[in-house]
Amino acid sequence: MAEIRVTLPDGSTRTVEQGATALDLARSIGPRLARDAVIAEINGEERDLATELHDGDRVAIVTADSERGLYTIRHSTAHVLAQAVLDLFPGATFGIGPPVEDGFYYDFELPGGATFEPEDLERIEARMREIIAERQPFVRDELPADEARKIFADHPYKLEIIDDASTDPMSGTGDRGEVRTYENPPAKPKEHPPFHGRPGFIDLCRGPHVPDTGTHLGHFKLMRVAGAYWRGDETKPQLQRIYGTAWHSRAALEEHLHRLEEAARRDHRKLGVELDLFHFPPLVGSGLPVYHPKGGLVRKLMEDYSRAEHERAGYQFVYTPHIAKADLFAISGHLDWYAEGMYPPMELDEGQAYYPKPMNCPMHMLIYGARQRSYRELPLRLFEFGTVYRYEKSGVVHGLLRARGFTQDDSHIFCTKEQLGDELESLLAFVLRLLRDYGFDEFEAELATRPDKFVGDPDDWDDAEAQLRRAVEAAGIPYVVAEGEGAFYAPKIDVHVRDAIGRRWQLSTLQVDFQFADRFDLTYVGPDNQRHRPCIIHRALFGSFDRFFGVLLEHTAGALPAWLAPVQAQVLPVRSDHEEHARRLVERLRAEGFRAEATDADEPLGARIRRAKLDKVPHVLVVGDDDVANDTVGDNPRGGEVERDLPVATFIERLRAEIESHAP
RNA sequence: GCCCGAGUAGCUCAGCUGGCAGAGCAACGCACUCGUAAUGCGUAGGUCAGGGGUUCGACUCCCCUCUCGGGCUCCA
Repeated sequence: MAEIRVTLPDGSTRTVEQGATALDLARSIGPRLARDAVIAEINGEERDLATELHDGDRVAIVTADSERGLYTIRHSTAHVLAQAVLDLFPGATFGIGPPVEDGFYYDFELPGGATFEPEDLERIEARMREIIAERQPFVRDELPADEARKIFADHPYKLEIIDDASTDPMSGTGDRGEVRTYENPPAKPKEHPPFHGRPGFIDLCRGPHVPDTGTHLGHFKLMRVAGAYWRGDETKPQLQRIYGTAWHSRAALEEHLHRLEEAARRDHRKLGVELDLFHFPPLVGSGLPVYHPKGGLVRKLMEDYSRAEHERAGYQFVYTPHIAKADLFAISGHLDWYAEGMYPPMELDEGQAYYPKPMNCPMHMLIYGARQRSYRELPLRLFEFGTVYRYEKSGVVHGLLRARGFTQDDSHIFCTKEQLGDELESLLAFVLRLLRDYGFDEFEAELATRPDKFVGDPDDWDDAEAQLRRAVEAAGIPYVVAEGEGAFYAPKIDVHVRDAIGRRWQLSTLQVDFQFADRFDLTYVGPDNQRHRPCIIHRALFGSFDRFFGVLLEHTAGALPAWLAPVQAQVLPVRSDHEEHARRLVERLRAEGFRAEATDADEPLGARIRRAKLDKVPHVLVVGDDDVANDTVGDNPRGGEVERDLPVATFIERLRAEIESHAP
């Protein structure tokens, strides 16, 4: 029998029999690889394992635990979900079902506009397990579009995809007039096949897929149902989306579920209540937080630190009102571009409309424009803790992370075109340094470019985008380009951080603006004695203080570092007769500038320690007979070992170092 | 705004098909005086989110509103 030669990823070559498939190749390399194989990458293209190899092919076997392997497993599981739903809900039809981070979803429409009940998920899951047990093969095919239209005649969303295959990335096909399908022939024909001329389940799909439903699938869980607009368009019908998670092994699935529990434990809304930091009174309104004394203290510490750092970095502090006339937002363009996000105006002074401000920029423009500026003043950096109000749609409000009223650490930097590059570079360095001070050290930037809806000159946009790109490259952090994601007036860099459990949060934003200077007719007089337009950089370092506080709580699971902890040391007397000593120790610690509290000995020591631990106090200090005699404490540090007989002076030294270093 | 779900004491949650509102923790009081994550006893605490309806009777069933959660859309 003839043989062919293929090249493996390490550059070596291997000989297999003519007609061998990718799976045959994996088998010939080793049984373990064959077992773990999900799909193959052949000449750079992902294909099913059943694909026949040709002489000279470059072949890489994609295994289950790889990113692409998991992607395929999730994608195949989505098909199984769709089959199960079509089996259990006669007359149901379906939209699209791609893999997503950690899992997959599929969109359905039930007959008569019915919706899934949460209990349906169990039935669907059970049916999916039956399908998996049947080991139905995934059979790839390419059909003329006309034939596909007949098969999918009862599935209008699929017909729409056939007519315009390119809009569903999962269903694409290279050849015009042809569509690719994957079919799962059932063990025995279904009683009420949902497709014309096919015994079982078939779907439009680009593939590739696992070889059959019994291979690599099964470690999944359906998570929730949700409404989702067809093609993500608010004006289109709303479908019923089922989300699931899927993994290559039981252990990986369990680990994922455990991570979700861990995330729930860190929920800042839960911690806000438990640690008595803030809440959202319904009487105030959705998305409008009030800060309790402890939460207020943390915020004040963050603000104080931020003020000090901005002062050092050459910012000037300004204050502006919370409401302004419609005319201001007409000039800034907000009423044209952002009206949806603004609270409605109040009518004052015989019909004059005043809006709560959704952003601080227009006010800062007025400060710049208050008098003639010289190039000698630039860069001029205006800074404000500016509280803004945005009318977020009711369904999007989410604790402190998406509020309707929040305070930005906002600033606007006015500079010359020549200064722009340097300013952006130092600004980004400043931003990263402050974020590091809060314990974030993994960053990713997103460069968002010109959107469809934009104002200004495209050349200016290109220029600004180039400058931003230079700055982010100089900062040496990884970045991706988000095409068309910029604000209407400016391209921007958003800085994302990874938190302690690997979640990604968007914090800082830097925007280069060539519009406001025109709109507000802002100028400076250059060395040439001519008037010029300044460049404007908008930037919010934390984005919003409220949001940053929420992210910090999730990052630290509420265990704020000592420099931010509302109480740094809780002093517990062993017996009542040590209470006086405990109070004196607290006075002494306070005199040293620390935040310390004492707890009376009216409960057993263990109970009081537990309480202090639940409050996530960095240092629980126990004082008893020995400590009174020797001027020592027993230190029970958060996340560390108890240390007895520690001289108070040593403790003070250590705590000071811990605070000054911003130790986590 | 839309889809699904939820709202019972400060917190976490019970309360079956309609028939007098419950627990643990927290709070308060008393006792206990203890060396590293829950001492005991007692007291108080509720317009069952709000409003309307059905019913002899509603925490329970129906409608509206508010708030929250998960998604969609949006997110300057």
